[in-house]
Amino acid sequence: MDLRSESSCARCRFKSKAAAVLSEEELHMLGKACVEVSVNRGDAFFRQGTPSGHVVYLKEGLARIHKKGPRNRDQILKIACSGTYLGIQTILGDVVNQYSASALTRAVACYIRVGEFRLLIQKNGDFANELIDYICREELSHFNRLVSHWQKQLTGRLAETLLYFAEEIFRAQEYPMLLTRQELASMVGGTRESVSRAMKEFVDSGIIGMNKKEIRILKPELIKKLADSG
DNA sequence: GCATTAACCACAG
DNA sequence: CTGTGGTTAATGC
Repeated sequence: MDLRSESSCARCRFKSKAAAVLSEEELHMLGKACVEVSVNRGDAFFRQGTPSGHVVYLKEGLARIHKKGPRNRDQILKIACSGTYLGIQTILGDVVNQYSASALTRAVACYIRVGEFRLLIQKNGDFANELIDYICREELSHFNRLVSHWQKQLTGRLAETLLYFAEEIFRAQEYPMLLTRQELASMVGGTRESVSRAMKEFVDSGIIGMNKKEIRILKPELIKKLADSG
């Protein structure tokens, strides 16, 4: 992990939607509470079970949010895009991280001390509002994922996940698969073997194209139908 | 019963 | 790390 100079949040090119409503003075305070780091693919931003003292603002890059369950297996809960905060859930009650976050690509992130972050929420209603807005949207999307995980079978869940990457993460019909089969399986809720097989079926039926790690959605209508019907 | 789905296991690139 | 094949258990007509 690479430490960088003290950040100037006022002039940040990647300011979050929430930080955009902060005053000059508040941004200065944010800057004081903030350290910018640059990390490599695979590096952890924070780990489940370790104390949390910061909120992480993901400035550039992608992250995976994952959590170990009772059988000590890691499940990927979601992919976080740049411009979002990681670990806000932990700032109120718990002082121990309930899940892990790690970089899926090279990434730049700002570690913001929890104390100051909370102070900004208390002081600035617009800031708080933006955050709540974000948290609400996230929760709704988690509800959706949870329900589909319960009701769809593997093929549908995989189709949905491939679409999730295309639509939410990359906003493109073609994108690099950054996850290993194992990780993709842990996100879809299946085994590496089942995911491999289902993926092959998608390719064989011409729904997606795959060369190397590149995925291309060839028949959006069909894959949507699969994702919807399960 | 018979078919489908998906996990588990083993083995090979 | 991946893909494949065989086996097995559960679930649904």
